[in-house]
Amino acid sequence: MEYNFPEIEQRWKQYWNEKQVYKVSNESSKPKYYVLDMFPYPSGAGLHVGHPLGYIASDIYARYKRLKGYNVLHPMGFDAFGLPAEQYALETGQHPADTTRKNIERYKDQLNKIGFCYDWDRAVTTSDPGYYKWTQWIFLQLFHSWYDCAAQRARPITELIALLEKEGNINNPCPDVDGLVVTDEQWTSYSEEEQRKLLMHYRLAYQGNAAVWWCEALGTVLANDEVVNGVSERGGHPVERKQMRQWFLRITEYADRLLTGLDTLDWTDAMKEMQRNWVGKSTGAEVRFDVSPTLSVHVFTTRPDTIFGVDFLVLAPEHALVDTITTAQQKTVIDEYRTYVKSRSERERMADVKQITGCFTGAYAIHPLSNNLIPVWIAEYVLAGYGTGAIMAVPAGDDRDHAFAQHFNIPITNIFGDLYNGDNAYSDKSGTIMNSGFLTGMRIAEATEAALNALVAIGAGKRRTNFRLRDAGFSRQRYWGEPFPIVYMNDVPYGVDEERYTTGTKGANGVNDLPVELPHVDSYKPGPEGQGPLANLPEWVNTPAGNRETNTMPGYAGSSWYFLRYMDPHNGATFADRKATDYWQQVDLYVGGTEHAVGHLLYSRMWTKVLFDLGHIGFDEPFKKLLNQGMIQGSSRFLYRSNYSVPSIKPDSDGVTNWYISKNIRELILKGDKDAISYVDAQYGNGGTLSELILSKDAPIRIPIEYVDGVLLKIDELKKWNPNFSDSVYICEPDGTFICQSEVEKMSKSKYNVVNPDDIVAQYGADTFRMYEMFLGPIDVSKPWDTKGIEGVHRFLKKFWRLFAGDQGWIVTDDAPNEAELRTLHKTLKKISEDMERFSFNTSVSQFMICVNELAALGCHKRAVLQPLVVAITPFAPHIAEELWSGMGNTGTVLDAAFPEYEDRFIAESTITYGVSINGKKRVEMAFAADAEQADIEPGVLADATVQKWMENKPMKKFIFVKGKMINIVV
RNA sequence: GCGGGUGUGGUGAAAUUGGUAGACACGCCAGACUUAGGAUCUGGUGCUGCGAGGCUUGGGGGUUCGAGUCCCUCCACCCGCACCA
Repeated sequence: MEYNFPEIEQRWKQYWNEKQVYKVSNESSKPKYYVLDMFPYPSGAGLHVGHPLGYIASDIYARYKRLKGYNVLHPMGFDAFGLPAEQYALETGQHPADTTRKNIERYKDQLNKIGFCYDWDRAVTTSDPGYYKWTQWIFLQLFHSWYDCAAQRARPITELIALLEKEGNINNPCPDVDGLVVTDEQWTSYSEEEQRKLLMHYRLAYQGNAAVWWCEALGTVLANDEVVNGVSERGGHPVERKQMRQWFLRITEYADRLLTGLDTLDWTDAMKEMQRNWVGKSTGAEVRFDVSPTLSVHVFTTRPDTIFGVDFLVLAPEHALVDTITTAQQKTVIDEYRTYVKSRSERERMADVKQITGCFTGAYAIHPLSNNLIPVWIAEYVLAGYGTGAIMAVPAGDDRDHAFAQHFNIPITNIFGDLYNGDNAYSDKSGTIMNSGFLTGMRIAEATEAALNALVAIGAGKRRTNFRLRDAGFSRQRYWGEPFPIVYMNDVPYGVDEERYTTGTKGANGVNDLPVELPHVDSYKPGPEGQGPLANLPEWVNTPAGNRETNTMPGYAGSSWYFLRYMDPHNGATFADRKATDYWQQVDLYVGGTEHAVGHLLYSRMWTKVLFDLGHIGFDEPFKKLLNQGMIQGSSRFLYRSNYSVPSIKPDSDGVTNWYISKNIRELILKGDKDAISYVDAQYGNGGTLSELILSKDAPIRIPIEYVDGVLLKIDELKKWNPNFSDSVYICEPDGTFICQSEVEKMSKSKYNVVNPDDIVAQYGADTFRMYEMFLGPIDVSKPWDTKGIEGVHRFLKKFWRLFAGDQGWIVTDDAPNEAELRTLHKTLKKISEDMERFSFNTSVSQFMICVNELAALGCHKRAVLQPLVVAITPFAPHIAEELWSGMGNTGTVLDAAFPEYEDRFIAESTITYGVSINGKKRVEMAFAADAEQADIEPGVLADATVQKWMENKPMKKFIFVKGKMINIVV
C-alpha cells in the first residue's frame, strides 16, 4: 500500500468541504484564539512559493490551537484595491474589477491546494461595496471627530462645536496652526463656511496641502514607485514636485499613544524600535530668530545648549518665508536653486551627504541671546515637513552643519573648547559648553535647562516636543480605490451622511447613502488638472447638492480595519457587531513581513484607537502578538556565454555562434588547469585554443529555472524553449553534464526564478510542501528556495507512512509499547510542544524526522505510539494525518482530537554522557549516572587515562562540573 | 544618509538559560537490491594532516574555567524610509 498522496489529499479536501469542518462560530464555550495573516494583494502573477510561508506557519499554529481546545478564528481575504490593477488597465484596457476578480479566483485556487483551514465564508475583499461601505463609514467617523488633547482621546466634532460656542478654542488650541485663537463671540459670528474652515484644523480626517510627483507629459500624479531616476517610469518624462490639496489623517495626535501602546504588545524589539523611530519623539525648544521687526524664523532644536554656536540658519527651500526674506540681489540664484530642489525626492535629499548644496538668501536674523547677525540660507537637507522646516545650524556640534559651513566657508564658532578639533563636529552629548556667554562652563544637561529658561524668559523660545511622524496623506489621484463619501458645496467638503446640504428628504438622489459606489469607467486616463479618473464622469461628480470628491483612498484604507470585519463579515447594519468584536477581541497572533513595520501596522493601530475612543470597539490595540516571516528568495541560474564566429561551427540566426560553458570546467580553465584546457580544446576546439578565446570574453545570462534540474542544465528542453539556444555549442563537463552558475536574489518573474507552489504540490503533495517550507529554516529569516531539498521531506512522509502501512495494507498493532518506543514518543511530543510555543517550526519537522528514524529502527507499528503522533503531526501535514487517523479505525476528523500531552517520566535517561574538557578543550566523553554528583564522579574522571594524558602531570586548579551538561578540568 | 535585520560545512540549517559546534535534511562518495531507477535500503562525509594532532561559527579585539551565544570594533549582504501593497 503506497503513500498515494494525490488521492489522499483530494479525498480529505473534499471531506473538509462537505462537512464544513473549518466553519467557525462566534458562539462557543471554548476559549477563543484569533490567528491572522496579512492578507495578500491579488497580483496578476499569482502566488509563488515565497508567499505561503507565513500562511503555512499561521495555519499550523491555528490547527495546533484547535487541537489544544480553542475556538480558532483563522480567516483569509484580499486587499484588492491598488495601483498595479490600474496600471494593467491602462496598458490593456481591461477593467480592474475584472482582473481583480480573476486574480482572486486564482489565488483562492492556489491557496486551497495547500490545504489551509480557512473559513472562506468569512473572506473579505476590500474592493467589494459591501466592505468599503464600512471603510467609508469609518472615514466619516474620522472626519466627524477631533482629538481632545486634555482627555487624550478622539471625540465627536459636535462636542467641539459645543465648546466653541461656549468658550471659543481657548482650552483646545488648534493642533496645526499655532496661535489661532477664536473666542466664542467670534465663533458664533462666523459664517458656516468660516466655521467649517476652522473645524478643518481639528478634524481627524482633514484637508491640507502636500507635494506630489507631477508629470506634465502624462498629465498625472505619480507614485514614488513610478518615478525612477527622476523621470516617469512609463515613458521617461520629466517630473516635479507639485503642491496639491489632499486629505490627511491626523495620526500625529496619536503619536504619544502609539508609543506607549507598544509596551502592551508582544512584538519583537526590532519591530517596536522601528515604530518608535518612525514616530520619532524628541524634546527640545522652538526658538525665534527675528529677521525684521515683523518677520521671524522659528526653528526647532533638541540642543538649546548649543545656542551660542549658531553660525547660520537654514530654511527648507519650500519654506513660506523664503520669498519674503530673499534680497533682490539673491533672488535669481535662490530661484534657480529652488527649481533644482523641485526635481529631487526626499530620499535623495536625505541620502546625498557627499554632495552639499544650498543657497544664501541675503537675509540676516538676530540671535536672540547674543544679538549677533546670523545669515539665513536655504538647503535641501532641511525638509519642510519636519519640525518647523527650519534649523539653527551649529557647525561645531553637528556633522551636516559642519560640512555645510566648510563647504560654503562660513566661519565656525567653537563652543566646546578642546573637545572640538576644527576638523570634525563634536556631536557627543557629554562635556562642557565653552565660549557661550552665561552658559560657559556648564555641563550639557545643565546648559540645556539654562538656555531654555533664558529663551522662555525673554519670549524668544518655548519648550516643545517634536515628532518625526507626519500626518498621513490619504488622497490618491486614482481610480481603483475607495471613493470618498464627500460632497463639496461652494468648495466646502461635507460628509455624505450630513443632512445639511441635501436638497430633499434624506437619501434623495442617493446622495446620503453609503456606500458611495465606485462608478464604472471606460477610461483610466487622469482627469483635468491632475485629478483622478473619476473627474471625467460629470454625471457621477455632479449631485444636486454639489460635486463629489474625485480622489480615492490609498491602499492602506481597507487594510487598516479588515481584521474587525472577519469577526462579522456579513453584517449590513454595522462594520462588525459589538458582540462579535467583544468575543474575538484583539488578533492573538498576526503573521506578516517586516516590510509593513511602519505603514500598515501604524495606520491600523491608529484606526483601532479611534474606533475605541468613539466607543465602537472595546480594545485599542489590534494585534497582540506579531510574528514576522522572512522572505523566500529565488535561486537564479546563469549560463556563461561567449559569441565568436568559428568557421567550423554553423552560426545561429543572429549570424553569431553562441558558446556556453559549464561552470566547473570554466573555473578550472580560469585557474589555468592544463588538463581542462586541453580537454576543451580537444573536444570542441578543432585544433585551436578555443578555451582562451571563449573565456576572454564571456558573460553570464539568465535562463529560466524550469530548464535546470538543481544546477544541471536540461539542454534539450532549453533548445526547444527558444531557438536562440538551439544553434549553439554547449561545452560540458567530462562526464557529459552541464552545470549552471547560480545566484540568490529576489524571486520575480523578470529574473526567471519563480517557482509556483501549484507545481510543487502536484509533484509532491501539499503535506510535503507545507513541511518543507517550514523545514527550510526559522520562520523569521530569509532563505533561498531550493526545490531539490524537498526530496528529504517527501521521503520522510513516505517513511512515516510505512510505519502504518505495509505491502498488503494497514499493519498497526495493539501490542504494548516498550520503554525505548515510549521515550521516542514522549521526547518528540515534548519537543513539538515546546517548539510550537516559540514558533520554531523547522526544528519540529526535524524532530518528527528523528522520531520516525528511531521508530523505524525499532520496528514499531504500535497504535499506542503511532496514534498520538498522528495527532501531533496534524497541524503540519493535515491530509496524511486524516488518512492515517481513519486508517487506524477512528471515525470523524482528526481535527477534533486532543493534542497529546507528554510525560517526563518516559523521557528520563538513566545515564548521561559527559564531555570532559581539560582547559576548556574537549578531550574525551564519559558516561555517568544521571543523578551522580561531583563527588561521585571526580575520582573516576581524574583516574581516566586520557584525562591523565592531557593533564600532563600538571596540578589541577579547579574541577568544574555542570550537572547534565559537561565537565571541565582547569590545570 | 537614517532605521532594522542577517552572516555557522559544498547547500538549507541545529545548538531554547554562557556548557560536548555542525542535530535534521539536500548534495556528494562507496555499497546492497532490482530488467531498470529520479524507487528503496546500508555506510561515509566541516577543513587540514600518513598520523598523533591542529584548525573552524564574516574579520579583529575583549570578558570567562568555558563564547556561535555577552561586550567593543570593522566588513559584507538584505529590508524599510511616508503615493507599491
